[in-house]
This record gives sequence, structure tokens and C-alpha cells, in this order.
Amino acid sequence: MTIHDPRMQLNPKQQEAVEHRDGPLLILAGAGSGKTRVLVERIVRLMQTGGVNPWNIMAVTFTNKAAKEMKERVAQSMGQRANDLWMATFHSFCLRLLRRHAEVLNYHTHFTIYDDLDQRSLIKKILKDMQLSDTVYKPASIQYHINKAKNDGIKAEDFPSGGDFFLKKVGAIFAEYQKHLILNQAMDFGDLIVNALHLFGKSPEILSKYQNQFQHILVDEYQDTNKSQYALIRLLADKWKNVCVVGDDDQSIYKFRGAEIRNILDFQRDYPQAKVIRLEQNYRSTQNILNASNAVIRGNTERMGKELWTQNGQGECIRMFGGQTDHDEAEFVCSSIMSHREKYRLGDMAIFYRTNAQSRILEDSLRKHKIPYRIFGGIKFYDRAEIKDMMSYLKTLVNPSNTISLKRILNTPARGIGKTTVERIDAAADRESACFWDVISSVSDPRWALELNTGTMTKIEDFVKLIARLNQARQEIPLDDFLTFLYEQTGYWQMLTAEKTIEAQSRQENLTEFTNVLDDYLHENEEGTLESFLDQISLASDTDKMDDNTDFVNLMTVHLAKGLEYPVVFLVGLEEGLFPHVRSFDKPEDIQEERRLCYVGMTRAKELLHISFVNERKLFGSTQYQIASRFLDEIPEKHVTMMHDFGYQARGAAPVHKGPSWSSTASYPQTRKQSIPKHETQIDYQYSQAEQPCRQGSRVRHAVFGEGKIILIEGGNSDQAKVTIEFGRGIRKKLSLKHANLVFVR
DNA sequence: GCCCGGTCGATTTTT
DNA sequence: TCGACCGGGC
Repeated sequence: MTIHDPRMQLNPKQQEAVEHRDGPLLILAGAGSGKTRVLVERIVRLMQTGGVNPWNIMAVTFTNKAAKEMKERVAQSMGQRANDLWMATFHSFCLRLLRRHAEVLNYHTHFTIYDDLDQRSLIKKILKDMQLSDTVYKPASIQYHINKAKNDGIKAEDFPSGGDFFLKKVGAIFAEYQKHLILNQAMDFGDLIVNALHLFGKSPEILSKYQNQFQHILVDEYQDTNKSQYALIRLLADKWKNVCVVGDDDQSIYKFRGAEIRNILDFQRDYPQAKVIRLEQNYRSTQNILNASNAVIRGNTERMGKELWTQNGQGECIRMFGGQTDHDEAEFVCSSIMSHREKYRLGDMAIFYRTNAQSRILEDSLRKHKIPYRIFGGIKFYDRAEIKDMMSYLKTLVNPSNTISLKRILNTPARGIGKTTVERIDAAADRESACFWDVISSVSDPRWALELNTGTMTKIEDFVKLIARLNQARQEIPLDDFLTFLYEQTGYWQMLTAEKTIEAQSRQENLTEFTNVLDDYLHENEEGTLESFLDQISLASDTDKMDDNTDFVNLMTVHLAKGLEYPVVFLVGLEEGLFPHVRSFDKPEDIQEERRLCYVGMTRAKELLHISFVNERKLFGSTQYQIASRFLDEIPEKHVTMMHDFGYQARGAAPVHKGPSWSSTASYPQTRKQSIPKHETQIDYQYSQAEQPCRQGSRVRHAVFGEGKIILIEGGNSDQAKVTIEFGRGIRKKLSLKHANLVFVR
């Protein structure tokens, strides 16, 4: 986020946004236009001269990082008073309400938050209970449907099947899933929002209390809100209608997780009296970068319209590299990085890619050139097994009804409580409408009719005693010592020590890091309890602590790059099928989202933007022949310097191999493919009867499987060519192009 | 429990 | 191509 000198005057538009007093306000804040500053100053102003109490102001963001930054910046002006603001992420805001009013929804106040792994486990359990095959009903797919419904504010009982058998079943699973969440006294992420809505639906008194309280509501990144979040804001703002939303329709890139771009596009329809302010002056990039970015985003039809400009000067042209292979691209990036090293720190440079799979080849090159880098995304700290195990202990201590966590730790480390035992306990719990914990905490009670041998009984009793001992201990010993106590009492630490592997050692290191996380938390929150720590962790993510004071080249997906900025940016893999991704080819609105993503990537760059694409890329083990992204056609040539003249103009025409006309300071790879295969997109295969070329994304019809989409072509233009085609819901076939007799449609 | 081999799938991800 | 995951066998 751009933090330009706070002593600097606000520009007239920013000023207007800060000064607007009452009524709905939409701030269309372009990339790098100083929107955080506007939000902060607006809040400060409301408090300072507007006579609004901090507790009457609610400000919501999407990430903890954004909430924290805003809080700190308000505190710089307002000191302690900033603590009374309701400033949080959507999820922690809702959590606060739900903890306070849990009983209204038949929850107790210490309910557990399920992350998506917990959610997945519960779904699997339900599939088992309902005797549904998890190959037909893939847990991931069920999870997607459930989350989507929650994002869209659809209840299980209203789940639309449209007569579809599969979806009907999904609805039934969904209903069962919700039932089990209550049994487990747990809520998933979606529930936090949805249940807040239910709470208001159930209790008009509570609703009106908060409606009265929040005289001013501010929403950051409004283009990322989903339907449920939209409904929540709408409801809360209903009394005062002082709702100020900040966002950028051109940076809406989270449709796949429920973001509803219509929320921002339709703001004026929802609030006809709304004032709209555009922040178009950019403080981040050069005019060249902005012109190119503006040109790309102009290709979208559904947008509010915005043109970024700057006083930063023209700057350098965008450096465009067209290479032969993905390896060449990586080499281009590395040699450029090395040539920039004199002027820039490594930490000032970043590489953005569309898909995580692209990072590998880049990493190989970076390592080869001994360029230190760090990579964002991937395995998350809190998703590591050892951290999840400890979290499960802690969650179980706070809420033993939570069977998912309980089962995870029951036999971790191994205590000889096996699968059969668990199944018998499950059966008993079901039979007696009790929860798992009820059974094991009185395991010898004849009521359960458990046919367990005495050895197993003792093992279970020992486990129950362990939990009791831990619960006792957490009252008695200081929280910062409790984790270590936990590691030892459970035997977990000893288990890792006994393993004597490097992996086990690194797990121990992670556990040590986990105690540091708790220590930090306790330092920052004097009143911190185990419960509040769990909340914090459950709603935390690794990206919250992306600090930029390290001297490593930064690697991340374009999605993760949103909100960040770097002096030097490499945007790689600008090729059809990759960026825009094949999966977006079907729907114009998906292509538009890809274009926004491209725009987000480009506008991260402050001074130097590099864009690259190649002709051949290894994908899923085989070579794909690529053509330059359509987005590149949209960038006016005058903003571009070609670093390599090969391929750029090749879209739609067979590329002419001229060899590298540009080569960097570093050694350029000498090995080249002997023959350049005829371009994939140009295959007009004799067995295909259509004029349309056979290419990734093409729609085809097969006599047996029906209509589908080509997702992969292997073997190029040869008799051995194989195409992988997706026919409707996940059915994929790999067919020989020669024999499949495909008919190209559309 | 644990290891091995086969199979399947592979866009993006916060909370 | 490569990793995750599952089921079978010990």
C-alpha cells in the first residue's frame, strides 16, 4: 500500500472523500491512489471534528493485515481512542457478535471455528454416515458447493438442485453437515457471516441495537464482498445509511471464492442518493506503466470506468520478453535481476505468476544463479500437521463437543486406540444421541454397551485423564508455559525426539515457533486467554505477516500480489491458456476477470515492469506450445521495449524463429530444440473436419462422450497426438487425435 | 500401524 | 511430471 508523505496535502478528490459527512459514499479507488490514507483520515475526521464516538464507527476489511495497518494509522492520530473503534475483518467482526450472542443460535459461547481442513473432515464423516461414495461425492466438490451456498446466503433447506440428482444429494449432505456443526458446537468460516445474519434475523432487538450503534460504516475492498457480506452491511447500515465503501471494480479478482463484482457496480442502484468519488491520481507507478495498464483494462466492458494518471513522470518502457522455452524465461528473469542488483535491493523485486506450478522452474534458475528468494503461498504454517495437532488439543480443551478435533488427537501420538474402537464409540454415541466426548468420558458406563476389552478401556480412561489434567493445568500455570507443558504431557514432543529424523526435528522447530506465536500474542494482548488466542489463530493467515524488510526476491501468484507494490516487477507466463487461463475461455466474464488480474499484476510495479511469454512450456509433464496472451495485443507498442523480437507478433500466425536477438549479461542457454514444432494452435489436423484449429480450449464433439473441451494437447502435430478432453462434470478422457473423430463445434 | 505401489488430478485463496 | 491420497498387505 502506498504510504506517501502524510504531511503532503490530500488531492482534491481525496479531500472530498475525507470531508463527505453523511449519506452513502462510494470511493472508487484506483490502484495506488492512496485509499488507505483516505479511509484513515476519514475516520480520524469523523472522530475529531464530526463528534462521532469511536464505538459508533465500524470499519471492515478482508485481511487482518489491512485491519491492523488501518488501526495503527488511526492510532497515530487518535492514540488510545482508536481502540474503541470497531475495526476488524468481516470474520472477526462477526465472531465478536456471535460469541456475545451465541445462545440466540443455540450455541455456547466457546464454540469452535472450523478451518477448511476441519470442514473437509466433517464432510467426509457425513459421507460415511450417509453411506455415500466419496469418489462420486468428492469431499472437495461438496465443500465447494457448501461454501458457495454460504457465500451466496443460501440455507441448506433452500439449496437449489434444479432437479439435478447430484445437487439434490449435495443439499442433503449440506443439511446434515449443518446439523453436525451444531452437535460439534462449531462454525465454519462461512457460518461466521451467515450466522451473524441469522442472529439478526432471529433477534430484532439485537439487530436494532447494532443498527443504532454503527452510525458510520466503512468497508474496504468492497469489490471483494460476497452476497452474504453485502447483506450484512446493508442490514447494519439500514438505520443511518452512512455507509462508505471503498473499492476498485477493476481489481475484483476473487469471483471464485464468492466475490460479487455486482456489489460495487450496483452500489448506486442500491443507494440512489450515493455520492461517487473517483480517485484516479496514482502515487505509485510511472505514466508508462499506467498507460499500458489502462489500455489493458479498457478491454473490459462491465466496469465503472477509470483512467489512472500520475505526476511521477513517464518512466521507462515496459520490457517485454518473448522466449522459446519456459527455461529461457526463467533465465531472462534471473539475468535481469542480476543486472538490476546495483540499483535495487533484491527485496524491491518481485515475480508474479498466474499458477503456483510456474514457480518451480523459476526457483531452479534462481537457485542456480544463487539469487536469494522467498516464495509466498504454498504450505501454510497453521496447516502443518504438528501445528494442527496442537491446535486440536487446544480446541478440544476449550470445547470437547468438537469431535473433529477430539478424534484427531485421540490417538496422536499413538496410544493404541485404533479404528475399531473409534467406530464402536461412534456407534454408541449415535445410538444414544450423545457426543463422542460423552461416551469416552464415562467409557465404562454400561449405557454405552461398548464391547471393549479392559486394556482398551484403560487406554481411553488414561486419555480422558490426560485431558482433565491439561484442563486443570491451564487454570494453574501461566499460559506462556502451557504449550510446552502440553507438548510434554501428551508425549508429542518425545514422539518426535524418538523419530530421530530431520523431518521430526523440523516439526519440533515449528512447535517452538508456535510457542513464540503465543508469546508474541500475550505480549500484544495483556488480557489474552487461550480462547482468544485460538480465535486469533483460527482467523489468521501467513500472508498477514508479509514483511518487506528482507532482502529476498519475492515470488507469488498475481492474486497474492494484490495490495502490494514493488519497484521492479516481473509478470511471467503471459500466454493464452495460462494467462488468461484455459478455464476462463468459456465465459466472457471469466476472461474479464483474468484481464483484471493482469491489470492488478501490472499496477503493482512502481518503476520497472517486465512482461514475458514463451513458445514452449512444460505443463503436466509434456510440452505445450503457447502463443502470446491476447492481453499483450492490448498494450500500445509505444510503451514497450522488446527484449527479444521472437514471437510477440506471432499470435495467429506461425512464429518465425529468428533466434535470440537480445541476450542478457548472464550466460544464455545454448541448447535449443533442433526443430521448432509447428505451432500447436495452427494444427489443422486432417482428421478434424472443422475449419477451426484444434487448440487448448476448443470445443469438440465426440460420438460417444458428447461435447467437451480440449484441456491438453500432447504430441503436437503428429500421428501420436493425444488430446485430453473434459466432457461435462469432471469426466476426462485422453484420446488419440487421429482416431477420435472429433468434430469441432462453434 | 506402516510402508508400498497404484491411481488420479493439476487455477487462483482469505477467513 | 509430480505429488497427494488411498487401499492392500505385512
